[in-house]
Amino acid sequence: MENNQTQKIVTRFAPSPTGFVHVGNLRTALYAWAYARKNKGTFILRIEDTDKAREVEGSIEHVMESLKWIGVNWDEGPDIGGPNTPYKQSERLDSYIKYAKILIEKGFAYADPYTEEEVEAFRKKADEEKRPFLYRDHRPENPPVWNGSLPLRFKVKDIKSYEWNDLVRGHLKAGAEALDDFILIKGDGYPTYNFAHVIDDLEMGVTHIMRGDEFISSTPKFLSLYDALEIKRPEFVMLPPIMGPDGKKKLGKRDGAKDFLEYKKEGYLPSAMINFLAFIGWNPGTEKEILTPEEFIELFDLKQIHISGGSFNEDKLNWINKEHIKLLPENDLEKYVFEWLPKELQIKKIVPIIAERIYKFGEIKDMVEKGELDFFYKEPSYDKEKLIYKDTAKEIILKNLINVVDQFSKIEELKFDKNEVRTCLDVISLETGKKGEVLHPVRLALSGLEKSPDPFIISEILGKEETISRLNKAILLLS
RNA sequence: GGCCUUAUCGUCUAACGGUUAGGACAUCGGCUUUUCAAGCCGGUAAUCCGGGUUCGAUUCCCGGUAGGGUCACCA
Repeated sequence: MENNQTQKIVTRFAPSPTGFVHVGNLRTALYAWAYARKNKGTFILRIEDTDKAREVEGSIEHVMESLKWIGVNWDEGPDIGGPNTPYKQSERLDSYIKYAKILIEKGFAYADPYTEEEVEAFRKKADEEKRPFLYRDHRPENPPVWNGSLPLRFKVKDIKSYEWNDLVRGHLKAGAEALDDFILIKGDGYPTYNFAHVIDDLEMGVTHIMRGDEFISSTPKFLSLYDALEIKRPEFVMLPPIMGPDGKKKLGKRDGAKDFLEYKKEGYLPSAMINFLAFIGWNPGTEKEILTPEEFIELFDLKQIHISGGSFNEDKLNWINKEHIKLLPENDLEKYVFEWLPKELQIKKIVPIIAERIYKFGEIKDMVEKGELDFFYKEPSYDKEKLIYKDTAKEIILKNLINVVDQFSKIEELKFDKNEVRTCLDVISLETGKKGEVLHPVRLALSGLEKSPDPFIISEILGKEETISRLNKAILLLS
């Protein structure tokens, strides 16, 4: 388990193209990537497309787009090649056949003569008897010579309990029940995951295998295969599961796990997604919760990976995203916000106002649709009763508004900013002694909304002329 | 059912065997304030149960309970 200082770290992310990737897949990719980056190693993207029936068109592009979105870049992969090309399992069949032949020669593999229905019957019987299904209980006595059209099975010669070390969980073991004559090559000529990934990892020089803990129980199968081929075991890094929001079930596509790119569509930041994903199953052991991707790589350490599952908490994601929005340089923030705004609302000065009120950029869409921002570019319409602050007499409100217009008129056009406006309104408030009676009607006259940003900044954004014009409209309404 | 694995506030988590069990999100309250948002301050809230080992267990061991995984010609 000790890291050999001279050995270059090689990790990989190996999705199967069966549709979109979700946060669980991405977290695995993220850790493998971060570990490689931190150790100046190599991160490989490999496509495990050996199940032709489940393959979904466009998946590979979708996976790559998901990774690219959050900046998880690979050093070798199907699109860019590398020293161990090809990076799609469907194009590596020769390798699997080569090793299959070695196994046959060594007596570690044999053809499976049963039909799928027959095997299914064995399984059903075992299930009814509440026994684990083991093919080796039905191992044929004189299997036919393998000709490529029958499934090829691994032959477990030494049925024993296996033990191994895991960099996260430490010492692990499994009973002999976990060992079976699993299929190496299917009837259709494609290898199974169990076989293919072992060969690929060997040929690609993968040093650390990171994957979800659902693979713990099949690890003895891999181990027996390593032994048969006399391959040195790679390091195992079992990642804890990500549970759904209820904290009970493992998060999976069937339980509503979202397409990872949905988060992009909803307006989350890549850096926030990395931060959030990183913290499901790992933390730096300090009280720091907001990390940039660079900080994450720097701090990432296998020793701090958790062993128990964590649940996906959207509230926390939202909070993290908000914190990352705060970290955004002005220009980037503006770019993001403008993406969600119609032309007429692409006003520089409203960017911070909006940013302060959202967790994710998608919320801007709602604000726009509800017309909550319209007053920034067009005169609001509102019920005149709303101008009245609490039970203040109409005459007082009117008098104050007239006073405000009077004072605003005296401010130089170029000096008409939020500070000047605030000072001016403060003076008037001080004279009347009732702040609300002055500020509320002004704010309402400008925004037309019960809830809005303060009147100072609105005045600045609207400018002197428009501000006074709106205040005059309000005066007219009340008269 | 077999095998494997996990267990600290509602959630994510911290705590060389010795802490008033810490932090964050959420929630509640207060301050600030014309409203909203933000900000600041504070509150509620946890070691699954039972045995051991120990002067002393959240921590180590055993058992129970509860959760998760796995038992494919899927990965």
